[in-house]
Formats: sequence, structure tokens, C-alpha cells
Amino acid sequence: MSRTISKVAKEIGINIETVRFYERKGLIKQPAKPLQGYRQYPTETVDRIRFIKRSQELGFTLKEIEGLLALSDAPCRQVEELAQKKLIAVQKKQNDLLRLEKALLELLSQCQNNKDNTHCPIIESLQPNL
Amino acid sequence: MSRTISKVAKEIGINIETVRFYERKGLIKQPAKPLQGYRQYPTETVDRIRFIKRSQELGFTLKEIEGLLALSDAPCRQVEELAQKKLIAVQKKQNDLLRLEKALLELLSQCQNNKDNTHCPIIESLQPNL
DNA sequence: ATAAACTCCGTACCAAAGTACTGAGTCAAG
DNA sequence: CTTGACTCAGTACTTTGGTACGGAGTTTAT
Repeated sequence: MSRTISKVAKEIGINIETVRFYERKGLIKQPAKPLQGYRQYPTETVDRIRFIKRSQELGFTLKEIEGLLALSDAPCRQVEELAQKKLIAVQKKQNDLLRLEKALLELLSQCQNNKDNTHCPIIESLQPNL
Repeated sequence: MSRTISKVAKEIGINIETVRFYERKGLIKQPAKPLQGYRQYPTETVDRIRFIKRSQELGFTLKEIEGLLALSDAPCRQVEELAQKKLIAVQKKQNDLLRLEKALLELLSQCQNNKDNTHCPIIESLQPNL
């Protein structure tokens, strides 16, 4: 099955320009231009874009996905290593966010106990000179 | 107390260019240029940059910080609202990361049980057509 | 008094992941 | 057979948070 670029975009729910962008990045290959008419995109390409999108959802960057795609028939251990690294990064980020959440909750609880609506403890605690 | 731009940068531990960048963004105001010599930065400005940096650590973007700075003598409720919104966003992101972590762990465990080093279950499970 | 270090100012550049625009060409429907 | 919708190709612009560069002026140290 084949479709024009706009069908591809619609099928996946992305912008046409994004498809072209991936072509420019070399993440997918542009179908040859027929002598007459528009380029036809095979299902293979649609699947490849879906792969990219899923990987993005897992937090991989396009650069990393490029690596994944290149590894797609590489030994499992290499792929595993990439995922392992990403997992570490994700866990680190979770930690950061947890600390951040605590700090925000702390600030908000100060606000809640604040009778004086004209001074905000949040602003004050962000001001280091106080 | 006053100091030149490089002292400011060193004091805070940031790049000179970052100070200038904040000036361009209007986050801090550039001291008037004296008839002779270099611009002198007051402690006020240093504090303001510290405020910016602390807020960044809490996950606020420069745009949001601009808002915070504008609100710095606004009623507490408005500031609280901003922090509240940020908290929600942070919690949402935590959730995303948690799901992401689970997905990655799942993939990795599939890898670990995989005897066939030539096919990687990670790659395969990212491929929607399988 | 001269060199090294610093400042000033404007501009350009970086990554990431797209999005937008322009001026063609092409296609499908009425 | 013409109008509207679509495609193509290349280039430019967007956002975020800076960083770098180059040439001129200033200041400080020797």
C-alpha cells in the first residue's frame, strides 16, 4: 500500500512538515519521485515513523533513535545498553522532580498559613537576601 | 556596593554572557554607563539574578520567572497560583517518567530473558507492525 | 608608557524538534 | 477548463537558554 505524504501525516497524526523533517534528517528515506505524479510512501515508512514516535514517547531523542534504527538488527546487548542508559537518566530526572515537588509543596504550605495577603512567602523565600 | 559585570558573574558563578543575556531579555536592568569607566552593578541586581537562578532550580522557565518578578509585590494569591500550576506540571511530569521507567524496565527484562543475541526484543516491541 | 586584562556592543551561533513560507508544478472535481 | 487542493524544493523562522566572536574602548599593573 502506498499513499502521498499528507496521507502519511494524517495516518500518524503528525504534521506533513515533520515527515519532511525526518527525511532531511535521514531518519526515513524519501520515496523516489515518479515520472508523473507525487511521491508514494510505502507502509514500511509509516511503520518506521511509528517506531520513531514510540521511541520518542519513551524519552529517546531523535539522535538516539537514529542509533536505535541503525541497531535494529544489531546484537541485543547493544540495544540493551542504550535502554539501560536511558533508564538511568530517567531515574535521575525522577529524583530531581521529586526534590522539586517537595520544595514547591513547602512553599505552598507557607502560603497557606499566610494571613498577610500583601506579602508572599514564596517570593520572600526566593529572595536570598532575606 | 557595586561591581563590574565580570565580578557579578563570578560572584554568582555564571557566565558574563548570561548576565548580558538577562539584560537583553529585560530580566535585570542594565546600569547606566558612567561618563568614564565601566558599568557598575548594584547588589540589587546580583540579588535579582540569584532570585532568577533559584527559581530556575525550582523548574520555572525564564518566562515564568519574568512573571514572578513582576508579581514580586503582588498579592500572595497570585504567586501561589503560579506555584500551584507549576506543581501540577511537575507532578504530571513525574507520572510520565514513572510510566516511562516501567516501560523501560519491562523492555530490559525481556532482554535479560532473551537467549537469542541476534534479535532484540526492545527493537521488536518498538515495531508496531509486529 | 605599554601590555595584559577587562568592558562594551552588536551580531552570530548552538542544539532540538520542528513549523512556516514561497513559488513553482500537478491533480481532481465540477 | 478552470478552480481549489495538494505536492515539491529550498530556505527561513521558531523557542529556550544561553555561548561565542570581533573590533573598539578602558583600566590596571609593571
